[in-house]
Amino acid sequence: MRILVVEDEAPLRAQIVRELRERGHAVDETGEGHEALYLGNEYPIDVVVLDLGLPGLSGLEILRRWRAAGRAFPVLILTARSRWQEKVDGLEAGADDYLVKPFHIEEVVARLRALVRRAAGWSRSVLQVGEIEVDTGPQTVTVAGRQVPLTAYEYKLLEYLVLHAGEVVSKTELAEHLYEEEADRDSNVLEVLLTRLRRKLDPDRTLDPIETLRGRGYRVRGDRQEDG
Amino acid sequence: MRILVVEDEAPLRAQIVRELRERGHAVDETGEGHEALYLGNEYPIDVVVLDLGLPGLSGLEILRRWRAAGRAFPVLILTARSRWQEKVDGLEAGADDYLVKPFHIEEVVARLRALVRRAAGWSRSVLQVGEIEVDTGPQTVTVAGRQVPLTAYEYKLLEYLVLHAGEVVSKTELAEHLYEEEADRDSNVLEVLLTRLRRKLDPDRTLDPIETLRGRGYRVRGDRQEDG
DNA sequence: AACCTGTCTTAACGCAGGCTGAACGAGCGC
DNA sequence: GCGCTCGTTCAGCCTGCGTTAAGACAGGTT
Repeated sequence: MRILVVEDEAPLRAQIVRELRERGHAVDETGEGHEALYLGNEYPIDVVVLDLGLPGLSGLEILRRWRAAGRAFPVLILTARSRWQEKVDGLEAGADDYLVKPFHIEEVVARLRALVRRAAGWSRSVLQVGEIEVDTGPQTVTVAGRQVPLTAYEYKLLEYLVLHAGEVVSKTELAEHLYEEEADRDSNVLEVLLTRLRRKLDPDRTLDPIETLRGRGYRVRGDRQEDG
Repeated sequence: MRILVVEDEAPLRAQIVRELRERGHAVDETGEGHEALYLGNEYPIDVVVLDLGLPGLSGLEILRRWRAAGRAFPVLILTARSRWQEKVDGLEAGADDYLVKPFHIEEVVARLRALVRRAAGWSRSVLQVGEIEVDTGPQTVTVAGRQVPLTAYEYKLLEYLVLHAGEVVSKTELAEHLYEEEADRDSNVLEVLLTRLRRKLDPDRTLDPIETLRGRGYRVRGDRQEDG
């Protein structure tokens, strides 16, 4: 996930960036308005953290110009408590969520996660497809009501697949999102993990929830269920 | 879809080519200017990825010569962030889109798809002709609402035909766009694939959506439907 | 009709890609 | 140190699918 952090207070920005990197995200950062505008326009950003109190080009103006240029990534606005009126203007200008300073870093991370999830088409934090239910908070999985204990990697794999339910997910795409480094080409780790995952999800192997598209990748069958 | 990748940095080129092949495209590649010029002039290319920072013949010069020679395929320009002024020159020289390094591979793939689609006269990413609906994103096909699972080559074949709906597509044209190597004259692969495709699209074989024009090629009947 | 040529169809083949059981080994708690 | 868990590797089997091959069929020409 590629995140753009726009915040002029250097220490705060550094802290946010550090936390996000620690959680394995790719981060672009700037404290200057025009550069922010440029980065948001030209880079494949997934989500933005935007402080409104910027020198030079204001945060609101940047946001408006992004939206005018058709950039649709979700934006999380940061604003000082004393100027909370700004948040209203922000939402009107096309922001998706806001946070009032001071805040806990965890809060930023959680909101960003929710924003990206919503942008991917999910509204709740519980991903549900067919009989499978993935709760992204406590990272638990149930199938037809029955809790299924998964290992760390099995969970990561399933979460990614379910998040992109209905789409074809290639093996390299999976590898790139599960592992930081360059994917090892001649390894069948994913296949092994997948076999174990499939077995745990559906021990009888009657109806395989994860279908294989030979040469192209995998796809979880069934439509997303948003209400529950 | 046959794609020409012109990029002198070997690792980057290899990565792009690998990703494109994985998604089922036929790819020609080179890191040298004159060879690029030749390939673009002589091969049935659908779309080009062109890095401007080439040694020898510059990317801009290649592009100008292609356009001067009447080659109309869409071109996606790659340029370093520090030299973004180039992109303007590129667009003036006849490029159709540009991407600033660094970028996500997914971004390249998405832009190429959009370029080819637009060049063929489609505005939406869902190609619809009669009862057939081809979704170029997830690469799924539905006929009269019913999902039809296709193999990789069956899909490629159908996508190309539907992309050029209403036009006559010759057998050699098909072969050249689906396969990288020289088309094997005495082989009936296409015919076999076509038979299987026709059966899957219309099991009863009542009204054949793909008509045969003896000695000239094939044509999917029915008008394009642009609105959903 | 007879013939030719281009297309369709069915059956079979071979192999790369995917699946899986078993074993290995690093990391961690006890 | 010992045992347990879990991620990874290895080897072998299986299968889907692209391809080949061969014969049937259809249009066009004489």
